Amino acid sequence: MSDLPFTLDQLRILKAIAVEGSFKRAADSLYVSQPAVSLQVQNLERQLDVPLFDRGGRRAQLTEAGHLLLSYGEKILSLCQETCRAIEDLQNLQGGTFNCRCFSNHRHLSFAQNDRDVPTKIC
Amino acid sequence: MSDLPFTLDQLRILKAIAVEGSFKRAADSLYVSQPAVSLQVQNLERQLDVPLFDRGGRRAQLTEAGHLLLSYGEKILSLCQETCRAIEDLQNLQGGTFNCRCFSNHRHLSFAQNDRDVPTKIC
DNA sequence: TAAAAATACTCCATAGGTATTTTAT
DNA sequence: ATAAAATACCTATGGAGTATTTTTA
Repeated sequence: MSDLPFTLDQLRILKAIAVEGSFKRAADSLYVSQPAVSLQVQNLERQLDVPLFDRGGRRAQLTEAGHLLLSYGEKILSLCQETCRAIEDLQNLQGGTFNCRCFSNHRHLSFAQNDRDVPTKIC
Repeated sequence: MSDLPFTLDQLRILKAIAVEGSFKRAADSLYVSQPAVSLQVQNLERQLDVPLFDRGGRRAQLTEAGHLLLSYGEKILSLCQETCRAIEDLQNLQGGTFNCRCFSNHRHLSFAQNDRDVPTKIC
């Protein structure tokens, strides 16, 4: 089935690396391990058959293909966010309570008095 | 990681059902089994917490939310296609041969003289 | 009763984590 | 020498298939 050359998660990872400037910090910002990020980047590069990063600089440097994918990826992700919002709006109109925290990447504010990490449902 | 409320594959399935008018025919058109389609639709409905189909008609009838998601989904999928094409173009410029058959859903034309189903790399 | 969809189950592939090694500054 | 990325290995979750049951027109 899934023979698409990229996933939405991979686009999120790509964007996070571009924003954070390193695989490690991107991993932290997404609450996953650094190897998970590395592997997804490798998958993405293999699926597209194109290198996306020039490895081994101070900052993770995007290649031309990387920049291209990033720019499209940002459009795709924001369209996904918009989709979530539209469905959320419809739900609210119809009396539901679905709350889409699309791509928010923020921890839930804990209602209880603890600061454990609470997995955030990202939309 | 993947706590997005939908995947690109789910959007493809939704679109296929809308086009084909039944889960069964959608499954055939995507070269997967009917239960695989049913389960992905159920996952999608659960993730979004909204019914997407009115079950049990002659044709699979989209709900309002279903129509809404379909319209956004089509935009998202065509943007993905565009992304594939852009990367393909870049590769070709740079002397590569990456050929993105995004969402084509066609079997490969076999160069050999057999008509086995060849898994199609869908982009 | 015949079709389409849902369910049950089994299996396998993929994704993620921890630990460790490699690499580059 | 240090920080970041890659690799190795293990585990677990999810996705897909076949077989079957349920549903509805």
